[in-house]
Amino acid sequence: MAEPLTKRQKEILDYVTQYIELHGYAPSYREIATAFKYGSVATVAEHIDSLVTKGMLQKGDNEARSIQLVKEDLDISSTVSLPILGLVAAGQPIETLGAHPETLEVPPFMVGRRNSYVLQVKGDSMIEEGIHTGDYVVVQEKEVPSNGEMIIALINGGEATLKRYYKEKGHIRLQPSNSAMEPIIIEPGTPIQIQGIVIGLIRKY
Amino acid sequence: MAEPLTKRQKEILDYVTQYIELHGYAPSYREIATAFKYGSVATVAEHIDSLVTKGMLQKGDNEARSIQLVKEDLDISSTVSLPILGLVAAGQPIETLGAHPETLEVPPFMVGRRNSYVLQVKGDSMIEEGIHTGDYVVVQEKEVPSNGEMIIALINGGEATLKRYYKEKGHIRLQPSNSAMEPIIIEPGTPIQIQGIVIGLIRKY
DNA sequence: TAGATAGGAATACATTTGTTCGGGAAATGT
DNA sequence: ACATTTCCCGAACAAATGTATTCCTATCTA
Repeated sequence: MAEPLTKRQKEILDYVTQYIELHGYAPSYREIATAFKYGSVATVAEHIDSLVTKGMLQKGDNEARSIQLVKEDLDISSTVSLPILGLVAAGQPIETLGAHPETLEVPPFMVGRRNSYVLQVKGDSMIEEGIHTGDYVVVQEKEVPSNGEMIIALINGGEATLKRYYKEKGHIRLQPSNSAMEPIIIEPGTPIQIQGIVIGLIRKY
Repeated sequence: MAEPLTKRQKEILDYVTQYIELHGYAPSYREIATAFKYGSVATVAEHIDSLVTKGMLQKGDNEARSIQLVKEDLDISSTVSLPILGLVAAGQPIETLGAHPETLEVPPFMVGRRNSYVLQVKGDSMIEEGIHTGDYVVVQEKEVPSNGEMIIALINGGEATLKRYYKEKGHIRLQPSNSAMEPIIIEPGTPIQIQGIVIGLIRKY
Protein backbone atom coordinates (compact mmCIF):
# COMPACT_ATOMS: atom_id res chain seq x y z
CA MET A 1 0.00 0.00 0.00
CA ALA A 2 2.98 2.25 0.44
CA GLU A 3 3.25 3.54 -3.06
CA PRO A 4 6.62 5.17 -3.46
CA LEU A 5 6.51 8.87 -4.11
CA THR A 6 9.08 10.56 -6.24
CA LYS A 7 10.96 13.47 -4.83
CA ARG A 8 8.93 15.96 -6.81
CA GLN A 9 5.65 14.38 -5.85
CA LYS A 10 6.53 14.57 -2.21
CA GLU A 11 7.39 18.23 -2.58
CA ILE A 12 4.03 18.89 -4.19
CA LEU A 13 2.27 16.93 -1.49
CA ASP A 14 4.03 18.87 1.22
CA TYR A 15 3.14 22.14 -0.42
CA VAL A 16 -0.51 21.21 -0.74
CA THR A 17 -0.61 19.98 2.83
CA GLN A 18 0.87 23.16 4.18
CA TYR A 19 -1.34 25.32 2.03
CA ILE A 20 -4.47 23.60 3.26
CA GLU A 21 -3.41 23.79 6.86
CA LEU A 22 -2.60 27.46 6.49
CA HIS A 23 -5.56 28.63 4.47
CA GLY A 24 -8.24 26.15 5.30
CA TYR A 25 -8.86 25.28 1.69
CA ALA A 26 -6.89 23.82 -1.18
CA PRO A 27 -4.67 25.70 -3.62
CA SER A 28 -5.55 26.02 -7.29
CA TYR A 29 -3.33 24.37 -9.86
CA ARG A 30 -2.05 27.74 -10.94
CA GLU A 31 -1.09 28.66 -7.43
CA ILE A 32 0.90 25.47 -7.19
CA ALA A 33 2.49 26.17 -10.54
CA THR A 34 3.52 29.61 -9.37
CA ALA A 35 4.95 28.25 -6.15
CA PHE A 36 7.10 25.80 -8.10
CA LYS A 37 7.83 28.27 -10.86
CA TYR A 38 6.22 26.02 -13.43
CA GLY A 39 5.45 27.39 -16.81
CA SER A 40 2.46 25.16 -17.27
CA VAL A 41 -0.40 24.07 -15.12
CA ALA A 42 -0.43 20.81 -17.01
CA THR A 43 2.66 19.87 -15.06
CA VAL A 44 0.76 20.38 -11.86
CA ALA A 45 -2.15 18.37 -13.16
CA GLU A 46 0.14 15.45 -13.84
CA HIS A 47 1.60 15.48 -10.37
CA ILE A 48 -1.77 15.82 -8.71
CA ASP A 49 -3.09 12.97 -10.82
CA SER A 50 -0.17 10.84 -9.72
CA LEU A 51 -0.75 11.66 -6.11
CA VAL A 52 -4.44 10.86 -6.42
CA THR A 53 -3.64 7.58 -8.15
CA LYS A 54 -1.22 6.68 -5.42
CA GLY A 55 -3.86 7.40 -2.85
CA MET A 56 -2.12 10.30 -1.23
CA LEU A 57 -4.73 12.84 -2.24
CA GLN A 58 -8.35 13.01 -3.30
CA LYS A 59 -10.09 15.50 -5.47
CA GLY A 60 -13.42 16.31 -7.07
CA ASP A 61 -13.91 16.21 -10.82
CA ASN A 62 -13.87 19.58 -12.51
CA GLU A 63 -14.20 21.28 -9.20
CA ALA A 64 -12.02 24.18 -8.19
CA ARG A 65 -9.81 23.81 -5.14
CA SER A 66 -11.22 20.42 -4.37
CA ILE A 67 -8.01 18.67 -3.39
CA GLN A 68 -8.35 16.90 -0.09
CA LEU A 69 -5.76 15.37 2.13
CA VAL A 70 -6.12 11.71 2.92
CA LYS A 71 -6.01 11.85 6.63
CA GLU A 72 -4.32 9.08 8.44
CA ASP A 73 -2.20 9.95 11.39
CA LEU A 74 -3.53 11.39 14.56
CA ASP A 75 -1.06 11.51 17.34
CA ILE A 76 -2.03 9.59 20.40
CA SER A 77 -0.11 11.46 23.01
CA SER A 78 -0.79 11.02 26.64
CA THR A 79 -3.22 13.41 28.19
CA VAL A 80 -4.88 13.68 31.50
CA SER A 81 -8.57 14.13 31.71
CA LEU A 82 -9.63 16.01 34.81
CA PRO A 83 -13.16 16.55 36.04
CA ILE A 84 -14.57 20.05 36.14
CA LEU A 85 -15.93 20.02 39.65
CA GLY A 86 -17.58 23.39 39.56
CA LEU A 87 -17.21 27.09 39.87
CA VAL A 88 -15.14 28.94 42.38
CA ALA A 89 -16.00 32.49 43.27
CA ALA A 90 -15.33 34.67 46.20
CA GLY A 91 -18.13 34.54 48.67
CA GLN A 92 -19.84 31.60 47.09
CA PRO A 93 -19.68 27.94 47.86
CA ILE A 94 -18.35 25.74 45.16
CA GLU A 95 -21.19 24.96 42.86
CA THR A 96 -20.98 21.36 42.06
CA LEU A 97 -22.11 20.43 38.64
CA GLY A 98 -23.94 17.25 39.40
CA ALA A 99 -22.81 13.68 39.45
CA HIS A 100 -21.56 13.64 35.88
CA PRO A 101 -18.99 16.34 35.69
CA GLU A 102 -17.60 17.41 32.40
CA THR A 103 -13.95 16.81 31.89
CA LEU A 104 -11.18 18.93 30.54
CA GLU A 105 -8.15 17.59 28.78
CA VAL A 106 -5.15 18.98 30.57
CA PRO A 107 -1.51 18.96 29.56
CA PRO A 108 0.17 16.29 31.67
CA PHE A 109 2.95 18.61 32.71
CA MET A 110 0.40 20.51 34.71
CA VAL A 111 -0.88 17.67 36.77
CA GLY A 112 0.65 16.75 40.08
CA ARG A 113 0.94 13.42 41.75
CA ARG A 114 -2.07 13.72 43.93
CA ASN A 115 -5.66 14.10 43.06
CA SER A 116 -6.29 16.99 40.78
CA TYR A 117 -9.36 18.57 39.32
CA VAL A 118 -10.47 21.65 37.47
CA LEU A 119 -12.55 24.58 38.60
CA GLN A 120 -13.94 27.36 36.48
CA VAL A 121 -13.33 30.82 37.85
CA LYS A 122 -16.05 33.32 38.51
CA GLY A 123 -15.26 36.70 39.96
CA ASP A 124 -12.39 39.08 40.16
CA SER A 125 -10.55 38.17 43.30
CA MET A 126 -7.33 37.39 41.44
CA ILE A 127 -7.77 39.74 38.54
CA GLU A 128 -4.41 41.41 38.99
CA GLU A 129 -2.67 38.13 38.49
CA GLY A 130 -4.47 37.63 35.27
CA ILE A 131 -7.10 35.19 36.45
CA HIS A 132 -10.38 36.13 34.88
CA THR A 133 -13.94 34.94 34.97
CA GLY A 134 -14.26 31.93 32.74
CA ASP A 135 -10.69 30.74 33.14
CA TYR A 136 -10.05 27.21 34.29
CA VAL A 137 -7.71 26.62 37.18
CA VAL A 138 -6.07 23.28 37.74
CA VAL A 139 -6.23 22.42 41.41
CA GLN A 140 -4.14 19.88 43.21
CA GLU A 141 -5.45 18.63 46.53
CA LYS A 142 -3.24 19.72 49.39
CA GLU A 143 -4.21 20.49 52.97
CA VAL A 144 -1.09 22.32 54.07
CA PRO A 145 -0.01 24.87 51.55
CA SER A 146 3.28 26.72 51.53
CA ASN A 147 3.49 30.43 51.97
CA GLY A 148 2.55 32.37 48.89
CA GLU A 149 0.77 29.57 47.10
CA MET A 150 -2.55 30.24 45.50
CA ILE A 151 -5.24 28.22 47.18
CA ILE A 152 -8.86 27.28 47.07
CA ALA A 153 -10.21 27.70 50.57
CA LEU A 154 -13.55 27.13 52.23
CA ILE A 155 -14.20 29.61 55.00
CA ASN A 156 -16.95 29.11 57.55
CA GLY A 157 -17.79 25.86 55.93
CA GLY A 158 -19.43 27.28 52.89
CA GLU A 159 -17.72 30.19 51.25
CA ALA A 160 -15.09 29.36 48.67
CA THR A 161 -12.29 31.67 47.80
CA LEU A 162 -9.41 31.82 45.45
CA LYS A 163 -6.60 33.60 47.27
CA ARG A 164 -2.94 33.54 48.03
CA TYR A 165 -2.00 31.95 51.33
CA TYR A 166 0.30 33.57 53.85
CA LYS A 167 0.84 32.11 57.31
CA GLU A 168 1.94 34.97 59.55
CA LYS A 169 2.49 35.42 63.25
CA GLY A 170 -0.73 34.66 65.06
CA HIS A 171 -2.96 34.30 62.03
CA ILE A 172 -3.37 33.32 58.41
CA ARG A 173 -3.79 35.95 55.74
CA LEU A 174 -5.66 35.21 52.54
CA GLN A 175 -4.61 37.80 50.03
CA PRO A 176 -6.63 38.62 46.94
CA SER A 177 -4.97 40.15 43.91
CA ASN A 178 -7.48 42.89 43.55
CA SER A 179 -6.75 46.25 45.08
CA ALA A 180 -10.46 46.79 45.54
CA MET A 181 -10.64 43.84 47.90
CA GLU A 182 -9.29 43.50 51.41
CA PRO A 183 -7.23 40.58 52.63
CA ILE A 184 -9.00 38.11 54.85
CA ILE A 185 -7.42 37.48 58.20
CA ILE A 186 -8.06 34.06 59.63
CA GLU A 187 -7.70 34.06 63.41
CA PRO A 188 -6.82 30.82 65.13
CA GLY A 189 -9.90 28.78 65.78
CA THR A 190 -11.77 29.98 62.74
CA PRO A 191 -12.86 27.00 60.72
CA ILE A 192 -11.00 26.98 57.44
CA GLN A 193 -10.54 24.20 55.00
CA ILE A 194 -7.90 24.24 52.34
CA GLN A 195 -9.16 22.46 49.28
CA GLY A 196 -5.97 22.57 47.31
CA ILE A 197 -3.50 24.73 45.52
CA VAL A 198 -3.69 26.15 42.05
CA ILE A 199 -1.03 24.70 39.83
CA GLY A 200 -2.17 25.81 36.43
CA LEU A 201 -4.38 28.07 34.41
CA ILE A 202 -6.09 27.45 31.11
CA ARG A 203 -7.98 29.99 29.10
CA LYS A 204 -9.73 29.66 25.76
CA TYR A 205 -10.51 32.56 23.48
CA MET B 1 -19.77 39.64 19.73
CA ALA B 2 -22.72 37.35 19.27
CA GLU B 3 -24.08 38.83 16.08
CA PRO B 4 -27.62 37.62 15.62
CA LEU B 5 -28.13 35.43 12.59
CA THR B 6 -31.39 35.43 10.74
CA LYS B 7 -33.16 32.14 10.20
CA ARG B 8 -32.07 32.00 6.58
CA GLN B 9 -28.48 32.81 7.39
CA LYS B 10 -28.35 30.05 9.94
CA GLU B 11 -29.72 27.60 7.39
CA ILE B 12 -27.03 28.60 4.93
CA LEU B 13 -24.36 28.32 7.60
CA ASP B 14 -25.57 24.87 8.54
CA TYR B 15 -25.55 23.77 4.93
CA VAL B 16 -22.03 25.05 4.35
CA THR B 17 -20.85 23.41 7.55
CA GLN B 18 -22.32 20.07 6.62
CA TYR B 19 -21.01 20.28 3.10
CA ILE B 20 -17.49 20.95 4.28
CA GLU B 21 -17.62 18.14 6.78
CA LEU B 22 -18.95 15.80 4.15
CA HIS B 23 -16.73 16.72 1.22
CA GLY B 24 -13.66 18.16 2.83
CA TYR B 25 -13.90 21.38 0.88
CA ALA B 26 -16.37 24.19 0.52
CA PRO B 27 -19.39 24.31 -1.81
CA SER B 28 -19.59 26.73 -4.71
CA TYR B 29 -22.21 29.44 -4.69
CA ARG B 30 -24.15 27.65 -7.38
CA GLU B 31 -24.23 24.45 -5.40
CA ILE B 32 -25.64 26.36 -2.48
CA ALA B 33 -28.18 28.02 -4.76
CA THR B 34 -29.27 24.63 -6.08
CA ALA B 35 -29.61 23.20 -2.60
CA PHE B 36 -31.88 26.05 -1.58
CA LYS B 37 -33.65 26.15 -4.95
CA TYR B 38 -32.53 29.70 -5.51
CA GLY B 39 -32.94 31.18 -8.94
CA SER B 40 -29.90 33.36 -8.54
CA VAL B 41 -26.42 32.99 -7.19
CA ALA B 42 -26.53 36.63 -6.18
CA THR B 43 -28.82 35.61 -3.36
CA VAL B 44 -26.19 33.22 -2.14
CA ALA B 45 -23.52 35.87 -2.43
CA GLU B 46 -25.54 38.17 -0.22
CA HIS B 47 -25.98 35.58 2.47
CA ILE B 48 -22.34 34.57 2.41
CA ASP B 49 -21.33 38.21 2.62
CA SER B 50 -23.55 38.64 5.64
CA LEU B 51 -22.09 35.59 7.32
CA VAL B 52 -18.57 36.79 6.65
CA THR B 53 -19.41 40.23 7.99
CA LYS B 54 -20.86 38.70 11.11
CA GLY B 55 -17.74 36.70 11.59
CA MET B 56 -19.30 33.29 11.13
CA LEU B 57 -17.39 32.50 7.95
CA GLN B 58 -14.28 33.54 6.14
CA LYS B 59 -13.48 33.45 2.48
CA GLY B 60 -10.85 34.36 -0.05
CA ASP B 61 -11.40 37.08 -2.61
CA ASN B 62 -12.29 35.84 -6.07
CA GLU B 63 -11.29 32.36 -5.06
CA ALA B 64 -13.42 29.37 -5.81
CA ARG B 65 -14.66 27.29 -2.92
CA SER B 66 -12.69 29.31 -0.45
CA ILE B 67 -15.28 29.52 2.29
CA GLN B 68 -13.87 28.54 5.63
CA LEU B 69 -15.60 27.79 8.88
CA VAL B 70 -14.65 30.00 11.74
CA LYS B 71 -16.22 28.10 14.56
CA GLU B 72 -13.95 25.17 14.96
CA ASP B 73 -15.53 22.24 16.68
CA LEU B 74 -13.54 19.92 18.77
CA ASP B 75 -13.11 16.22 18.76
CA ILE B 76 -12.65 15.15 22.31
CA SER B 77 -10.41 12.20 21.82
CA SER B 78 -6.76 12.76 21.27
CA THR B 79 -4.46 15.37 22.58
CA VAL B 80 -2.35 17.63 20.51
CA SER B 81 1.31 18.23 20.89
CA LEU B 82 2.29 21.67 19.72
CA PRO B 83 5.80 22.99 19.22
CA ILE B 84 7.01 25.86 21.35
CA LEU B 85 8.39 28.02 18.62
CA GLY B 86 9.84 30.76 20.75
CA LEU B 87 9.24 33.87 22.72
CA VAL B 88 7.11 36.80 21.77
CA ALA B 89 7.69 40.20 23.23
CA ALA B 90 6.90 43.71 22.17
CA GLY B 91 9.71 45.15 20.15
CA GLN B 92 11.56 41.93 19.75
CA PRO B 93 11.60 39.47 16.93
CA ILE B 94 10.38 36.04 17.71
CA GLU B 95 13.28 34.18 19.14
CA THR B 96 13.29 30.81 17.62
CA LEU B 97 14.48 28.06 19.83
CA GLY B 98 16.50 26.07 17.35
CA ALA B 99 15.64 23.17 15.18
CA HIS B 100 14.40 20.95 17.96
CA PRO B 101 11.59 22.83 19.57
CA GLU B 102 10.13 21.62 22.78
CA THR B 103 6.54 20.66 22.64
CA LEU B 104 3.65 21.40 24.90
CA GLU B 105 0.69 19.12 25.33
CA VAL B 106 -2.36 21.22 24.71
CA PRO B 107 -5.98 20.41 25.37
CA PRO B 108 -7.51 19.56 22.03
CA PHE B 109 -10.42 21.90 22.58
CA MET B 110 -7.94 24.71 22.17
CA VAL B 111 -6.56 23.74 18.83
CA GLY B 112 -8.06 24.75 15.53
CA ARG B 113 -7.92 22.81 12.35
CA ARG B 114 -5.05 24.79 10.96
CA ASN B 115 -1.47 24.92 12.01
CA SER B 116 -1.05 25.85 15.59
CA TYR B 117 1.93 26.38 17.80
CA VAL B 118 2.86 27.77 21.15
CA LEU B 119 4.77 30.88 22.08
CA GLN B 120 5.99 31.88 25.48
CA VAL B 121 5.18 35.42 26.44
CA LYS B 122 7.72 37.97 27.53
CA GLY B 123 6.69 41.49 28.37
CA ASP B 124 3.67 43.35 29.60
CA SER B 125 1.84 44.42 26.47
CA MET B 126 -1.28 42.47 27.36
CA ILE B 127 -0.96 42.60 31.14
CA GLU B 128 -4.44 43.99 31.66
CA GLU B 129 -5.96 40.98 30.01
CA GLY B 130 -4.09 38.73 32.30
CA ILE B 131 -1.32 37.65 30.01
CA HIS B 132 1.93 37.66 31.91
CA THR B 133 5.56 36.95 31.24
CA GLY B 134 6.10 33.25 31.18
CA ASP B 135 2.60 32.34 30.07
CA TYR B 136 2.16 30.21 27.01
CA VAL B 137 -0.16 31.39 24.29
CA VAL B 138 -1.60 28.98 21.78
CA VAL B 139 -1.40 30.55 18.33
CA GLN B 140 -3.32 29.51 15.28
CA GLU B 141 -1.91 30.55 11.94
CA LYS B 142 -4.21 32.99 10.21
CA GLU B 143 -3.31 35.71 7.81
CA VAL B 144 -6.50 37.69 7.94
CA PRO B 145 -7.72 38.23 11.47
CA SER B 146 -11.13 39.49 12.43
CA ASN B 147 -11.59 42.71 14.31
CA GLY B 148 -10.80 42.45 17.97
CA GLU B 149 -8.84 39.26 17.80
CA MET B 150 -5.58 39.02 19.63
CA ILE B 151 -2.78 38.55 17.17
CA ILE B 152 0.91 37.96 16.82
CA ALA B 153 2.22 40.47 14.29
CA LEU B 154 5.56 41.22 12.76
CA ILE B 155 6.00 44.90 12.03
CA ASN B 156 8.75 46.17 9.77
CA GLY B 157 9.86 42.63 9.22
CA GLY B 158 11.43 42.16 12.59
CA GLU B 159 9.49 43.42 15.54
CA ALA B 160 7.00 41.03 17.02
CA THR B 161 4.03 42.13 19.00
CA LEU B 162 1.15 40.65 20.86
CA LYS B 163 -1.77 42.99 20.39
CA ARG B 164 -5.41 43.18 19.63
CA TYR B 165 -6.24 43.81 16.00
CA TYR B 166 -8.66 46.47 14.83
CA LYS B 167 -9.08 47.32 11.17
CA GLU B 168 -10.39 50.85 11.00
CA LYS B 169 -10.99 53.31 8.25
CA GLY B 170 -7.71 54.02 6.54
CA HIS B 171 -5.46 52.10 8.86
CA ILE B 172 -5.02 49.19 11.21
CA ARG B 173 -4.78 49.72 14.93
CA LEU B 174 -2.85 47.36 17.12
CA GLN B 175 -4.07 47.83 20.63
CA PRO B 176 -2.10 46.74 23.69
CA SER B 177 -3.87 46.00 26.94
CA ASN B 178 -1.57 48.11 29.02
CA SER B 179 -2.54 51.66 29.80
CA ALA B 180 1.11 52.61 29.89
CA MET B 181 1.48 51.71 26.23
CA GLU B 182 0.13 53.48 23.17
CA PRO B 183 -1.70 51.75 20.35
CA ILE B 184 0.25 51.23 17.18
CA ILE B 185 -1.28 52.65 14.02
CA ILE B 186 -0.39 50.83 10.84
CA GLU B 187 -0.78 53.07 7.82
CA PRO B 188 -1.43 51.45 4.43
CA GLY B 189 1.82 50.42 2.85
CA THR B 190 3.59 49.66 6.07
CA PRO B 191 4.86 46.13 5.93
CA ILE B 192 3.02 44.03 8.46
CA GLN B 193 2.77 40.31 8.70
CA ILE B 194 0.12 38.60 10.74
CA GLN B 195 1.53 35.43 12.20
CA GLY B 196 -1.66 34.17 13.71
CA ILE B 197 -4.29 34.69 16.35
CA VAL B 198 -4.18 33.76 19.99
CA ILE B 199 -6.73 31.12 20.77
CA GLY B 200 -5.66 30.00 24.19
CA LEU B 201 -3.57 30.64 27.24
CA ILE B 202 -1.78 28.22 29.50
CA ARG B 203 0.04 29.08 32.69
CA LYS B 204 1.88 26.86 35.08
CA TYR B 205 2.53 27.82 38.68
C1' DT C 1 -48.06 55.45 5.93
C1' DA C 2 -43.29 56.02 4.78
C1' DG C 3 -38.92 53.90 5.38
C1' DA C 4 -35.89 50.28 6.47
C1' DT C 5 -34.56 45.51 6.25
C1' DA C 6 -34.43 40.77 4.73
C1' DG C 7 -34.97 37.69 1.02
C1' DG C 8 -34.86 36.87 -3.66
C1' DA C 9 -34.52 37.15 -9.15
C1' DA C 10 -32.39 37.95 -13.59
C1' DT C 11 -28.65 38.96 -16.27
C1' DA C 12 -24.28 39.99 -17.76
C1' DC C 13 -19.44 39.72 -16.96
C1' DA C 14 -14.71 38.77 -15.84
C1' DT C 15 -11.92 35.49 -13.87
C1' DT C 16 -10.53 31.44 -12.11
C1' DT C 17 -9.73 26.97 -12.85
C1' DG C 18 -9.36 22.00 -14.36
C1' DT C 19 -8.66 19.40 -18.64
C1' DT C 20 -6.70 17.94 -22.93
C1' DC C 21 -3.33 17.29 -26.59
C1' DG C 22 1.08 17.38 -28.61
C1' DG C 23 5.78 17.71 -27.99
C1' DG C 24 10.45 17.83 -25.75
C1' DA C 25 14.46 16.88 -22.57
C1' DA C 26 16.81 14.49 -19.00
C1' DA C 27 17.27 10.74 -15.93
C1' DT C 28 16.88 5.85 -15.11
C1' DG C 29 16.79 1.13 -15.93
C1' DT C 30 17.89 -2.99 -18.71
C1' DA D 1 22.17 1.52 -26.97
C1' DC D 2 17.22 1.48 -26.32
C1' DA D 3 13.03 1.83 -23.82
C1' DT D 4 10.76 3.67 -19.94
C1' DT D 5 9.85 6.85 -16.63
C1' DT D 6 9.88 11.33 -14.80
C1' DC D 7 9.47 15.94 -15.49
C1' DC D 8 8.16 19.90 -17.89
C1' DC D 9 6.17 23.48 -21.60
C1' DG D 10 2.50 25.89 -24.25
C1' DA D 11 -1.59 26.71 -25.85
C1' DA D 12 -6.29 26.35 -26.41
C1' DC D 13 -10.68 25.35 -24.28
C1' DA D 14 -14.83 24.64 -21.80
C1' DA D 15 -16.61 24.73 -17.57
C1' DA D 16 -16.93 26.40 -13.03
C1' DT D 17 -17.27 30.21 -10.28
C1' DG D 18 -17.43 34.83 -7.81
C1' DT D 19 -19.05 39.61 -8.60
C1' DA D 20 -21.86 43.63 -9.91
C1' DT D 21 -26.02 45.88 -10.99
C1' DT D 22 -30.81 46.63 -11.11
C1' DC D 23 -35.20 45.55 -9.74
C1' DC D 24 -38.90 43.33 -7.05
C1' DT D 25 -41.76 41.76 -2.89
C1' DA D 26 -42.90 40.95 1.55
C1' DT D 27 -42.42 42.19 6.46
C1' DC D 28 -41.63 44.93 10.12
C1' DT D 29 -40.95 49.37 12.43
C1' DA D 30 -41.10 54.34 13.53
